[in-house]
Amino acid sequence: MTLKQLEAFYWAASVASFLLAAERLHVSQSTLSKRISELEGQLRMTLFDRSGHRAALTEAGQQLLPLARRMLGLADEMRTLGTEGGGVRGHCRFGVGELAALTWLPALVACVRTLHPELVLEPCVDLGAALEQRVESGELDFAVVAGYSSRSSIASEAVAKVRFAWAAAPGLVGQRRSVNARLLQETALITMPPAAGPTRMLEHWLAVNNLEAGRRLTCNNLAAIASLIAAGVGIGLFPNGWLRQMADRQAVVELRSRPALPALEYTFQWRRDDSRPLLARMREAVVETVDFTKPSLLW
Amino acid sequence: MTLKQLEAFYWAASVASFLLAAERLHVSQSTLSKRISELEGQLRMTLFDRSGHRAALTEAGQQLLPLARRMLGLADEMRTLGTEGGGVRGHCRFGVGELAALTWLPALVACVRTLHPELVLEPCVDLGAALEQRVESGELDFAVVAGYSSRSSIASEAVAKVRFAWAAAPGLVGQRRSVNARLLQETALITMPPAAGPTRMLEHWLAVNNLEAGRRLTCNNLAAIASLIAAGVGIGLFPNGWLRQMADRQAVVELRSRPALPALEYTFQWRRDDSRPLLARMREAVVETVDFTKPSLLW
DNA sequence: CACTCTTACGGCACCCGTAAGAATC
DNA sequence: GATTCTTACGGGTGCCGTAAGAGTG
Repeated sequence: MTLKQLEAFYWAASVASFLLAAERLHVSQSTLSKRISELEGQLRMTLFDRSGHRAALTEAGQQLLPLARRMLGLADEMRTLGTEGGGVRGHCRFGVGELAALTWLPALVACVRTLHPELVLEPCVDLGAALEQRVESGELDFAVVAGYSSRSSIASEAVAKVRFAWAAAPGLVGQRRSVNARLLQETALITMPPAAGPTRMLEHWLAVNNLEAGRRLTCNNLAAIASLIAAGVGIGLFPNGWLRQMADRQAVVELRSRPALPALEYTFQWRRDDSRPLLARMREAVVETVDFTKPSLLW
Repeated sequence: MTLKQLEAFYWAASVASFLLAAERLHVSQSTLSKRISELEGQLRMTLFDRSGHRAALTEAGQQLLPLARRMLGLADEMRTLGTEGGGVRGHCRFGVGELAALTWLPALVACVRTLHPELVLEPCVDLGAALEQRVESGELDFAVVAGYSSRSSIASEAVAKVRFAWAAAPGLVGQRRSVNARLLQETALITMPPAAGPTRMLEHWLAVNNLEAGRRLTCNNLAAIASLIAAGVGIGLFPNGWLRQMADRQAVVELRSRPALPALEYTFQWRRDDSRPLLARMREAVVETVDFTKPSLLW
């Protein structure tokens, strides 16, 4: 019986897929399969029922699971004994939205590189809904997405509150500086896909205020959206700070709306059953560096 | 980090000797040494201070020790999950006195062989005091010896109470059937070495009753003692039941003494910090089979 | 037919034990 | 010099990943 076998079993059991568990452990799927069958041989128990399409935990497996969890927890405790207050090691896969990717992600990476030099980060940029699902499946260790998760297996903790402002090219709106039903009818509304947090917030705001957009333009790339807005194709949203910087360049002007757009709460989300110290450290780093108001200077 | 490394560390730490730990784990001493230094490399901690003659636990090692203990305990729990109520596996080294070796040891071995077919037993016959020390050092998993241990690291649990009777060859004592000061002076007293439980009990009885033995004859082999007594060389002690069987053959007669010899309590002794299920199973088996009254028919 | 897990197999790494070395008492 | 631990080294086992196979829905 080895720790590797137990790790394989634990993740296979809690992710309910050998393939995903293998990816999370950075081993081939065949290796994971073998580790589990060897564990079964050692313990003389059948841990998974392979009769169906997917492997399902047997009763013996369910008994073993909490023991394996405690065991891996102890192993983590041991590993952190030496690096008391210091850096964690290993890999960390996490997800952020594009908004975060274009603002504080570089700062986060820089912060982690100094605090935990031996931690390999694998950021994944995707829409909030997709990230949440990948956290639940175990593909990602955590994600920072808009809103609290509705899934019971996922824990959420607020890390930032973001306010948005309307933006448009000066040529498109002339002297007008407010968003109303007429403007929404006249111009296109440029947004990220519906699964993105800001888009969901906006849709909700429109519905609550009985407003309807005329033409809609959805784009999955935030840089592209910014270009479209600057080019006068339509109006859209940006986090508050961005507009000041862009307005300085006279590319876009800020519009107001009544009522104002609500603030959007971003949360750090992770699997409730994943209590590795890694997550606490990463949460600290995120809290330290999160800042949606300053766009990265790269674009 | 592997379970083998932690096992090596745990036993090296609690036995305070790499060599003894290696023997207990059935590996070479070099292997054990390497496992520990690899663990130190993994955890980036120095667990043992090798500057002195013997390796001594560092502070970091002392922090790790309880974690390792819990870890190995969990591993044992897992192993027993499958064999619920059934047999344990592995090796078991234990010690018994010669009295036990010549009475119930075969029954114990037979009992364990049916209850736990995959357990390899390694009995060790020696004097009580020596056995106790080897239990403390970790060489033995447990021992059944006379009296309760005075060592704080050893737990004792009573498993049998043995009464002894005086024995002598008919030719030596004539019609006399009681032991008194005069008989003790006239004949030799044949005993096991002073470290043996029955001898300690006898010495205590002599002192309390202000008696003194004339000639003394100490022999470390119980079969030899029996032969000597039967040959009329002197008087000695046997557990109660033995005399009936030997008297039947008219080899020896039973003598009485006033006050009677006290009963000798035999205990199952094991390291207090060793909580493996193996020990509970073995204790059950010992309680099941312990019987000092019927000598094995082999001699 | 897409998907998931198992099996076969070649290669490489790791781990073990023997034996010799270093250091302490 | 005896004891205790470390280091060097050869040999074998075991583990990994690739790729093909079996079974399910």
